[in-house]
Amino acid sequence: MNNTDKIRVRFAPSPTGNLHIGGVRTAIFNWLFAKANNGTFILRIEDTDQNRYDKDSEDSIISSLNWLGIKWDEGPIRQSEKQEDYIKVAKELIDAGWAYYDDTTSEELEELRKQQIREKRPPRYDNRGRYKEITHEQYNANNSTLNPIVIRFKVPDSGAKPFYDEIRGNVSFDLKEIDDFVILKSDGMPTYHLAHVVDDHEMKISHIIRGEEWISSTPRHVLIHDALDWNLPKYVHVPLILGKDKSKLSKRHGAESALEYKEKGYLPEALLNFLALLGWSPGDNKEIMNLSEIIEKFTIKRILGHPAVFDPEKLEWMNGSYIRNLNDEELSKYILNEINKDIKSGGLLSDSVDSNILISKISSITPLIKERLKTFSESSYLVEYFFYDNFKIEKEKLLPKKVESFQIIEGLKKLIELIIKIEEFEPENLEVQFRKLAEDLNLKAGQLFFPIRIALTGRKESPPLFDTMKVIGRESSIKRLDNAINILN
RNA sequence: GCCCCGUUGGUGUAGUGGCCUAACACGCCUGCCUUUCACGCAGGAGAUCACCGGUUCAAAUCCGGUACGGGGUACCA
Repeated sequence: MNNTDKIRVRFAPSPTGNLHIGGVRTAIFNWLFAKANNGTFILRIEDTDQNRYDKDSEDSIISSLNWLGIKWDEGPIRQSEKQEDYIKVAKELIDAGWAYYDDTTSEELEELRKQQIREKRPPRYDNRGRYKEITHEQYNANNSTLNPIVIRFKVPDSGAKPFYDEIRGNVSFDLKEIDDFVILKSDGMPTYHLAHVVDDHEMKISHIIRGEEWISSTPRHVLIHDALDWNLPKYVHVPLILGKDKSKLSKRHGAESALEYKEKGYLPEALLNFLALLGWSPGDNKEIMNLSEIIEKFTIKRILGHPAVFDPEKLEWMNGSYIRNLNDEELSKYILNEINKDIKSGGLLSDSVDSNILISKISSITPLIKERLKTFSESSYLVEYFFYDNFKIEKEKLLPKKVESFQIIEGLKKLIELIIKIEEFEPENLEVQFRKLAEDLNLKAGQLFFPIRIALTGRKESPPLFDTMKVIGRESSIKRLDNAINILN
């Protein structure tokens, strides 16, 4: 009875907060499925809750998707703009005997719930509104904040409502477990249950790919479809993403919104690749995949039915791997961007460096820090010492074990002479000469190299010594060595 | 409480009845490389496939129960 075989899917977040990692993963699955099947991906904003609505979060959703390169073919469609559609369907349902008006107050509901809990019965609406027989006219005349009236769906008292989930197979719920649920709130807005069913039907959605938290309300959705005599879409309930302690992913587990990962210096390709592998796998051993590979391999059948724990360390590793695959020009731009961000916020390098010098320096530093970078937020730290000639160094740091201070001083002095004299200021050349010098001074290479590294960088770890020296330059290298001699004296 | 879904090393996954003496990746450890760090390379530790029972000549794989985890139980999505 399907009117079309065309694949149409949607991502339908509600604008009530940041788009978190779990939501992003759901968006990715929808989008990949559409891409893999030449289908249509639709963005729909489910903003029917006026109380929780937050304009900023809609922007956050959109910029998150943009950042990740997830483009929608239709939308964004906002449910708040189509209120009449839902009201119309809700009234149809009333006329057909599938729904009714109910003016039970929240106080009454609360009282009912308390009583049920007291009697150790499952808390559930008792369907009392069915017998009130409120008419359209009475509703129109009386519904107000003082006398709120909702529309509820009339759920059959017995029987079962099985449905087929593409990941889990047949799932069945007893209808006696389900009470008459609200489909139109007293403010005239639909609940999720009604709104999404109407929209998915209007938009001819073929597959509903959504989080597992929806699985237990699916029978209601099937019920509405049946009452309206609409075709059922295919249901695909994807597992949730959990934090390290197996609880629902939250702020406690590190960054949780997609945009925070952008801020922290992750590459969107890496995040996407990583998230695609949470709850899905292509079945081969390949993990680092470009977009077209992922699309090519993506099938719903290979989505798992159990939740995955989010592992930030593995994401970091994957990001580093993507960074190493960038070419130097691209990487340079990312690093520069990060540095500029830091300068603006008054962080590292805020002593203002001429922007032309900054650009050329960063591009020569880039190859040196490339395989030391896991996220761009580390850029400033890794790059910092290339820009300053004077930094505080503790005397002890300059002295390796079993070497006397005067030996180092002598070594550094000779080094300076050597640097002044040397014709080609190139890493290979420098290394050969330095090794010879160490020998002449009766020092092991390491004994001499160690203080040089400290003198040049202020740190005990850095990129290869002579490459670093080359980027620092002849003049600055001399200054720094000189500085170290002064500290030792 | 009740309902639904799930359960392979610490984590993500592979495995769909014999090839499993359980594979790959992250993480961890050791060594090599680099006289530093990282990258890379070579190794290693780590899983009685949640448990119990059944089906079968044969089970991580099929069935049932138990335990544990997750989700739901709103005029939220």
